[in-house]
Amino acid sequence: MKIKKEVTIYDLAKELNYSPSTISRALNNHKSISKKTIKVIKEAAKEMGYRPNNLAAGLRNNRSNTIGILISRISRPFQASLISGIEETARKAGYSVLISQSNDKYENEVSNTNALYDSRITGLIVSLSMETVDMSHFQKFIDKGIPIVFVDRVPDNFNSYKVVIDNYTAGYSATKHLIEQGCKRIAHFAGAQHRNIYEERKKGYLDALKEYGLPIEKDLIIHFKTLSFEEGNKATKKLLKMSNPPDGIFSSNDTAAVSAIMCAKKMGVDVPHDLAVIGFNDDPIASIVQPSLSTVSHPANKMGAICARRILDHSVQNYDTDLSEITVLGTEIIVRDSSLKKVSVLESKQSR
Amino acid sequence: MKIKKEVTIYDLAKELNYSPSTISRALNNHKSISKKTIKVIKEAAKEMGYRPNNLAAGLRNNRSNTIGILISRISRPFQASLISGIEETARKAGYSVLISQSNDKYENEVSNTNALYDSRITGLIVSLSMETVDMSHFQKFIDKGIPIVFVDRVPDNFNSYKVVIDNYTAGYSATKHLIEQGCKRIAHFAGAQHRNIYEERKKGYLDALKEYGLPIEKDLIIHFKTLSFEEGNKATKKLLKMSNPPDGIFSSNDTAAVSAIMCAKKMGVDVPHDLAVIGFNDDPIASIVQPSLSTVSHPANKMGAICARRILDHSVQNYDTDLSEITVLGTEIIVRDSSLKKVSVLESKQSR
DNA sequence: TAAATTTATGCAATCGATGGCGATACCTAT
DNA sequence: ATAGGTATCGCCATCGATTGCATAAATTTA
Repeated sequence: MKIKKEVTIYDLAKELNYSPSTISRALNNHKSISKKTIKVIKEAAKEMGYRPNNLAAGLRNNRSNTIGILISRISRPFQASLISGIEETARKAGYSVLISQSNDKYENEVSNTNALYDSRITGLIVSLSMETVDMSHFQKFIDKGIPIVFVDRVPDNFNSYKVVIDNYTAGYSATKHLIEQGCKRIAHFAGAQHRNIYEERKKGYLDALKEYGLPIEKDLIIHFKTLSFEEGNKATKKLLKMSNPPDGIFSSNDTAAVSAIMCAKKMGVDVPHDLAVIGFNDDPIASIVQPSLSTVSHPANKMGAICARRILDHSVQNYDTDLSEITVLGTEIIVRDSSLKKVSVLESKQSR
Repeated sequence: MKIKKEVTIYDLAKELNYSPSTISRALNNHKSISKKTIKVIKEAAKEMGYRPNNLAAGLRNNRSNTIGILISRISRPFQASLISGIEETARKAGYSVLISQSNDKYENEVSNTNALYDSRITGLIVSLSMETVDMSHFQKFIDKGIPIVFVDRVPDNFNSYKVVIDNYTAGYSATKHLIEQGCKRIAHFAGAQHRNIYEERKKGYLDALKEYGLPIEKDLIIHFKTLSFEEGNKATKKLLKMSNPPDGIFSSNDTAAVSAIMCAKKMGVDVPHDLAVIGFNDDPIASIVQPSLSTVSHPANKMGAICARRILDHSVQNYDTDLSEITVLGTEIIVRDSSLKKVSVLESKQSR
């Protein structure tokens, strides 16, 4: 097969009798090139099918107009939305997006970090793997002034940009909601406690219990490894078989919450009356399961957009590695059927 | 903030008193460099924190070891799994992955195509946008010998690599399954007919009806624009209000199928006894909805892996643009509750 | 021991785009 | 008409890695 030669600015230069510099400047709308010349050059470029070589420009400028993403799993709804938000924002600004997934393994995170570094990305957006504790693989970015934005699963021992939701308040509100619905013994599906998000959700849960004078029972706090459907099933079964089972569950994600609902139904436990359930994330499954799952909604797409903005707006001049710039987003409790023990205020008023 | 200087092969060369050529060759395990030298150089490289500059290498070699992905929406479960499969395979081979989404708009597809081209990707994996008809924006890749793999939503007027499932057989089998369950009037939720996947699913549906001597009723074939939840709701409502409503629905995706189930339940129509439903894709919601949704499962992750392999194994020498190399994957009918009118063979035997 | 190989390494050009600095032509004001 | 501006544009070095060709050293063969 015959391969067409690439059209470069040199070809354009020869064709139009200009120097390559002028071609380059014209294509970049440099002010020292006359409008007429710019027009001529751009038209010829289009005509001849010229396409810039980002590798060459990137090498010369030492930047690639590329944002790197490092997440655990693309196929999780939250992370997919996050990527989507990043991609849209980046694309609009003329940036490309490199993705990589760690599958929640530290080892993959390290090697992907290196691969992204080698591609000379403009900035890096990271949601930490479940395993990550040591953060030294990120140091090289800092040393080079390449901004890192940690999102959702962020470290607390590393200064950088961070974009998170208020997990504490979300956990507190979710628990409070269950309490207000009349729950007295609320269980919690907790995630790995070295990851901020799970730790804070749990803290919110604990504080809500305290606030309302409910006892904290160790047996009702289940520590999950992955918050999977299977784990949720097992935990729910165990909880419901207790002599004194809980009347509410606050789960750190929707997958486990949905499994709890389905497990309870199978065991003949009525949701929400015998067991109210609230999840976290507002995944698509939340509104499909019956009874529909109350949950905490994450502005995932928006978080992605903010992360990308952070990179795009980053200026090396003001980069201060001694502090973290944290963006905290609010969440929203989505009340559906799985937690509605009482008729709503509105309905109760009407029924008088 | 102070920015650390990059370590290059020139720095290594100076430090070790070798020429940059030797450094380069040593790092790439070139055979003409002695093992001893390679070891020394590699150790020094690690020591000094050397990291290759992919931009420079890419410019020189005119290839970037990067695979470009162009899909419609990352946040659709099927596409997310597809990306995941691509990423895993590419990463293992030392390739990076650039993503972009068209949001099903032709215009975005064209501009993203250009952006990916400018990044000098090694190959391109595409699932066409809903709108795409004209294919000329892909020509420049062909001209340069850059392989394109179309996946799932593929063109039929453009020669290239293609990776698809057997949509016709899947549509046929899904319909046949409903017929075997005793359905006599089966409706079909069809997608945009200029996209192969929807066209073929419909063909399979039609042929199954013919095969079993069932009449084809135009009123029972609904052409959707996006196969969204809302569209599904509207269509189902309309169908069930007919004087002679259908007793089965074969939907071209799960979202619309789930909406049909939920709508039917709301209208007091029993699923599956009054209305059997089967979807397509096996999204997570399929196993959550009640009754659980029978569907056609797609090997999304595997498809992604195959696409990536196609790019990695591509050899310019044998690239024949006059023919298409098509990989067709099988699908599987997942029978759940939404289509099970009859007790299964196994159960009926046991009940004797 | 001289010649022929083999092994190990260096020289220098190259990939395409960019931008500092300098050069030229054209204008305006005095 | 001359000095000082300004608008346009070209020369050339540069970014970091790669590789064909040449060369030098070590080893084998005749």
